[in-house]
Amino acid sequence: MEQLSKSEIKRNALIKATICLVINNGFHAAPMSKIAKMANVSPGTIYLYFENKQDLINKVYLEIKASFAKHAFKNYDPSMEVREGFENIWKQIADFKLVQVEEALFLSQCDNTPMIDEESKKEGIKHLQPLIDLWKRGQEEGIIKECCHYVLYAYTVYPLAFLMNAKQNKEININKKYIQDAYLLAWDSIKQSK
Amino acid sequence: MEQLSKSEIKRNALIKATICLVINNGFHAAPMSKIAKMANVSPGTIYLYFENKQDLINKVYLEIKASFAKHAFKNYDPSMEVREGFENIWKQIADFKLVQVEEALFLSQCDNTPMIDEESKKEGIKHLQPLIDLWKRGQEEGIIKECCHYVLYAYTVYPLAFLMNAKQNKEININKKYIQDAYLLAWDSIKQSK
DNA sequence: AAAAAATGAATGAACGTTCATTTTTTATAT
DNA sequence: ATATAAAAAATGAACGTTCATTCATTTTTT
Repeated sequence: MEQLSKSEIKRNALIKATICLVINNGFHAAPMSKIAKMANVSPGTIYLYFENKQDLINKVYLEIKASFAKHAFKNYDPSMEVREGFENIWKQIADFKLVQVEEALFLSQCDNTPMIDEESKKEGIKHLQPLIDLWKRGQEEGIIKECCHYVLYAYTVYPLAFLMNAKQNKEININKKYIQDAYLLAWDSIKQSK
Repeated sequence: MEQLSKSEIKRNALIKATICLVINNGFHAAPMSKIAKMANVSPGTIYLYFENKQDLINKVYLEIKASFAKHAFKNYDPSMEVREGFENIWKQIADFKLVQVEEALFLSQCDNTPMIDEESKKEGIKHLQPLIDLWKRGQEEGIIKECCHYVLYAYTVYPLAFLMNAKQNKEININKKYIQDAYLLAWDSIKQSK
């Protein structure tokens, strides 16, 4: 077990509380006072760790993005074949969204609203570079369709956000077979057809 | 040109202002006072047309959803063949998102945050029934993959939201060929492979 | 002249943020 | 070990602002 200092514990509690309130109530209904209460901290304490509310939200976003990327590329190695590498990364992303439910919902809220600074958003995208590089390699090898990485992302990774939302609302139930089927759809959409 | 009564004009101006402020600043930074100012109306007047802020947001959402569905199915006829019908609907949806940019961004914000009542969200989904029926028919004919309509939506319609967001941020440029390519990806992902 | 629509100043609640004070931790001396 | 002092961390009441909403009054329509 990692040793966390007292201030690290508090900072983490603040981040956790922010995520929880934002995904359940929305940014507009996640006041600093409630965040403090949920983290068992005084409102003033937040300002020892973050400059202001915007800074808090930006930092939460960037730290989740980093943890997301770490998870996504955990087992990936650029020496892998394109198809294998893509399956590996895609399934790790799906796993992140299944296990780190709240963090994933927070990211999808950030990516679809103006609640994060443009600058932080740009920063967050950089983490996905290995996936973009993989796609480029796949295109050079004639394995992946010749479209920009925005399209490739839109049809492979982005759909997961919709499915996780539906899962959260108990509209669907996601198991291993479900993930496998979804993966095949993702691959079918971007693989170069003969 | 349709004849609009004075109160219809005012109501429309309020809706337009709400959309504009929410997509640019977010719900949390779209106060009633600003909405009123942008619509050239007094703050008190909003309450002649809407019960409160939540009701305003819900109604804007539902009315955009209705207009979205109308556009989506404008040229669709259930007697069409499955592939033809799908292409027709998908391209109309893409067109809506390209032309009614602000409305589409508003919807994507609503669908990824808790800013809309669950009840209104449920109501909004009903509009897509013809597309779900088409998919079911396609599955019976063995043309479309056997997965639930959430997956089919996630891999065909939902990706458009990501692309339109990227377009809005000037990260990509969308033209006719781009739409055609994106359509082919959508179709490739859900069509039953032999 | 009566009715309906619209106004905008007023209201009270809630918000983000600050800062004088208190509590806890760390460093030093006994 | 224990006591003491300095430093750091945390507190929460208070502040000024902004917000959604109301309603007595005015303007417009019938």
